[in-house]
Amino acid sequence: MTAKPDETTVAAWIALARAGRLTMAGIEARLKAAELPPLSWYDALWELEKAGECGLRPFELEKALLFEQYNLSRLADRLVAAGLVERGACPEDKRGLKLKISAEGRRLRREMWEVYAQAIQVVVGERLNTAEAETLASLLKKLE
Amino acid sequence: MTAKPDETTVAAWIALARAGRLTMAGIEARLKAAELPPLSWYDALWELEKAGECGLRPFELEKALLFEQYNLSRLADRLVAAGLVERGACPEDKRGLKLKISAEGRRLRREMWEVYAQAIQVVVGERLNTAEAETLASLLKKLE
DNA sequence: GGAAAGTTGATGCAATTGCATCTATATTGG
DNA sequence: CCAATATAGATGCAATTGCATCAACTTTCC
Repeated sequence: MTAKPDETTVAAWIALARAGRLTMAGIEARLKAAELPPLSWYDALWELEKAGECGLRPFELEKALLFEQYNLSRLADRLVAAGLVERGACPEDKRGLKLKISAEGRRLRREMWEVYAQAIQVVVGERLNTAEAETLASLLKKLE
Repeated sequence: MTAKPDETTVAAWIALARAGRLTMAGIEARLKAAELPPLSWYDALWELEKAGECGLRPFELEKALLFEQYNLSRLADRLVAAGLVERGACPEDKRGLKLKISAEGRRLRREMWEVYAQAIQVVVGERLNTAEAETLASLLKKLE
């Protein structure tokens, strides 16, 4: 039987939930203010750009982004409709397909990074020094 | 002009986004598995329970929960429809109203806490010791 | 006092997300 | 090989969220 959490654990959870929402909202708001698409588009484009020439299978992107299958399928719809990604056939598995970033997708990803990077700096960089950021990252990794 | 974030800052942000989503998903999944409503219901009920007899104005709850105004208005609709909360008139401002938790609301909040507390223990408590949880909380508070 | 501006909360409509299920293909076990 | 089972991805429908705007007050400032 799992025990109840102590005060400190609860406080850490509450702080995580609040900080997560606030920082996320701050970053999304900056992207929107710059008339750019949401962060999920950036994440998908970046994964696909890193994946290079042969692209990624939807289920791989799904894992990378922690998306539900149906949500990824629809995110892909939108990215394809916007001309940022192409759905190609998958030779090794006829059930599947390959998602590949387009040149326009790469361009938009770079444009989004300009705003996104500054947003990260404002919501995180300006509030934590290097040692703090390192400590935070290593503690958060224990939660994954 | 805001500078670009360094590697460490970006890593902290990525870790925060991932850990936030994973822990949240874990907790929501446990509530759902127990056939309980989502966390936002708990948060609202808990704030209203703490507020006591005279309840809270919607805009106060909005601030406490970091909700958008229209989302809070609709969350209140659902809570009222479920018999967990009552919308009462607000004497000191005729535009406004008072949200008050019902007995059934208190009962459900307590029931949810049983599951929620264990979920916090599993996703946070079992992964961080007390010192780590304290450090994490204090770093996250700097981001608010 | 009274007009202008601000605040509080609701709501119509569009976009997104969640859920259940479906089709197509792959894999596994006999 | 073939039936049973599992996996990949899409989709209809319901619930939720986001956006814009509204109506009903309150506050402010002349």
